[in-house]
Parts: sequence; C-alpha cells; structure tokens
Amino acid sequence: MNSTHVGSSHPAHDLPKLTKNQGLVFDVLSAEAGPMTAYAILDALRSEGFKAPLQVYRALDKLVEFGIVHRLESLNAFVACSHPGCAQNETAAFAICERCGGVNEFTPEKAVECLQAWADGAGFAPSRTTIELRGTCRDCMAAA
Amino acid sequence: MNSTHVGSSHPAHDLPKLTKNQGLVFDVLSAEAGPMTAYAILDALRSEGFKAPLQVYRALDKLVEFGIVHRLESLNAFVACSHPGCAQNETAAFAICERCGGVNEFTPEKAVECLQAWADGAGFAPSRTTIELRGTCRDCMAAA
DNA sequence: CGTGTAAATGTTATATTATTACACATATAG
DNA sequence: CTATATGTGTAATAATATAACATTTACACG
Ligand SMILES: [Zn+2]
Ligand SMILES: [Zn+2]
Ligand SMILES: [Zn+2]
Ligand SMILES: [Zn+2]
Repeated sequence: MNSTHVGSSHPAHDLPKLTKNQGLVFDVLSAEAGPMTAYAILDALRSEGFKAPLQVYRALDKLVEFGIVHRLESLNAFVACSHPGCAQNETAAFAICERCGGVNEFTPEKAVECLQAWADGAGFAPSRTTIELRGTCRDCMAAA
Repeated sequence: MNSTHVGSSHPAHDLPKLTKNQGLVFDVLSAEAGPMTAYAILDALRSEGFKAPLQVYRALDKLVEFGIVHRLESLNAFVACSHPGCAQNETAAFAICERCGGVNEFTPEKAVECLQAWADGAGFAPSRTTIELRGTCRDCMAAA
C-alpha cells in the first residue's frame, strides 16, 4: 500500500494530509491488529528505506498530535486509533490484554467526568489523561 | 537514615519487613518530594554501595508489589505512596504537574467504578489500572 | 543444631526505548 | 522567486530495562 491511504480500513477523520513518512508509519500501524513499538515499526519500514529510529519517532509525534495514533504508556508502544472522536480531543481509554496482547479502545466519558471533578476541586488543569486497564480480555477468559 | 525506617514521614501501612536494599530504595524515594527514575535512585545510593541498575529495579519490583511505591507509566519513574489504602489494592490516580514536576496522588473511586462497569460489559477482567493526569497544578496556575 | 529451599544480592553484559545535533531537502506563502 | 517553516537523512549518544549466572542470606523443618 502506498502512502495515499486509499482503502484504509480506519476512519478517515479529517486527515491533515500526511507526509510521506507519516503515511508510511500510519499504514503500518493501521495494518497491524495490535500495538507496535517504534522499533518494530522501523523494522517494518526498512524495505521502504527507513534507517533510523528518528524517522519513526518524528512521524509518530505528529500522528499522535493529530489524534489518529495513540501512545500506550504502560507498553511504550503505539496503536492506530480505532474509533472516531479522538481527533476531537476526547480522552481515550485502553483495555490491554496481557494474554493475547490485544487492545480495545473506548471512550470513558463518565470516568473522565469524575476525574475532571477531582481536578476542579484540586485546582489542577489537566492537559491530557492516560487511562489504561491491564488484564484479560473476554476471548482469553473463555479460552482459560 | 538507615534501613529501619524509624521516623519515616510516610504511613507505615503494614510494612512486610523490607530487606536491606528494599529499605534503602524506599528511604530514598520517601525523602524525595517528587518522582525519581530508577537511575536517579541508583545514583543516590552509590554511596551505600549500589553499583548496578538491577539492585534498584529488583527492590522497586517488590516495593511496587507491596503497594508502598507506585510506578508512573507516563514518566518511567517511581514515587513513594503518599496515602494509605494502596496496600489494600485500591487503584491510585496521579495528577502530574508538567511545570513543577510535582505529583499528587488520589483515590479515584468513582472513576474506577465507571471503568469497571465498562469492563463488566466488555467481559474484560482488569488486573491493574493506570490513571495519570498530566497538566498544571494549582500553585503553578497561580504563579502563571 | 544441621540441612534443604526460597529469596535476595552482586556483577557483567546486553537489550530496548528515545533523544541530540547537524546537514540538507521540500513545501508553502507572500 | 525568495523567505520561512516544516520535513527528512544520518550518526552518535542517552536513558530505561532485562538476561544470565554465581554467590549469599533468611528461615522452615527435622
Ligand atoms: Zn482513538
Ligand atoms: Zn486476550
Ligand atoms: Zn498509593
Ligand atoms: Zn506545578
């Protein structure tokens, strides 16, 4: 697949015209079911001419800024956004299965309200919020 | 301060008899106002004979397991628990000021309930939950 | 008290994740 | 066309974390 993203299975949001490297990184992440580390992305793109981590990290910085890729802090890994709304600056939450490595993204609106209520009381002004659940997904629970 | 923790300013919980290295690491973290990286802890303990990162990481693993130290995933750093309850396996949340580096720990009971409700619906069994707010604290807002 | 076992420690080397620094190329606006 | 901002290439290095293996200590049990 080239960097025009035609036929991407992911929501188009309003993609801000990705550059060549940004497009390559986004394609690789979108084609992957689960999260990938920056170095896994690098390896996947060596055939496209990538040679240094910085090529990946710079693209990831932008994609995260655009809201179409998320960083999973507890994994030091990245995942393509799997639902609309994130580009509108909503906080996303992630359920990460420790058995199969799968990641399920959801929008924790109520939880965010509760955290915002705490922040209001504490005089804390949040700029971004990380919510990550580690555990076992439904399929892996069933397969136990 | 030696490793007996007499006079520690932190709640005693029910400390499970820390070993020498665990005690040293806990003392260093407790004496620090904010979070510390593993390597900062290592440097602080070179005078006590520490020479390798593993001495710190092994102690941290146990202290986190005991619930008296928390890992801040978005900082790759560690902080001594600043309130009781964590040893009872409650989920802690952290408000991290990007201006001054200060960390405020709190117990997000309502938010955890909301997340648990989502998990129940999704058939996801969480084992541990990360909640970290990045932003600006009250003092730094005022000093703006 | 011995003795077996689990836990903790010491040490070296290595793996993984991320950034700094600097040169060069490309896009876009005026 | 230029000025400026943004993106890219590349090498070197920093920061974070783990693997592997030998040795020591804690402590339950006979
Ligand atoms: Zn998203
Ligand atoms: Zn699973
Ligand atoms: Zn705590
Ligand atoms: Zn502050």
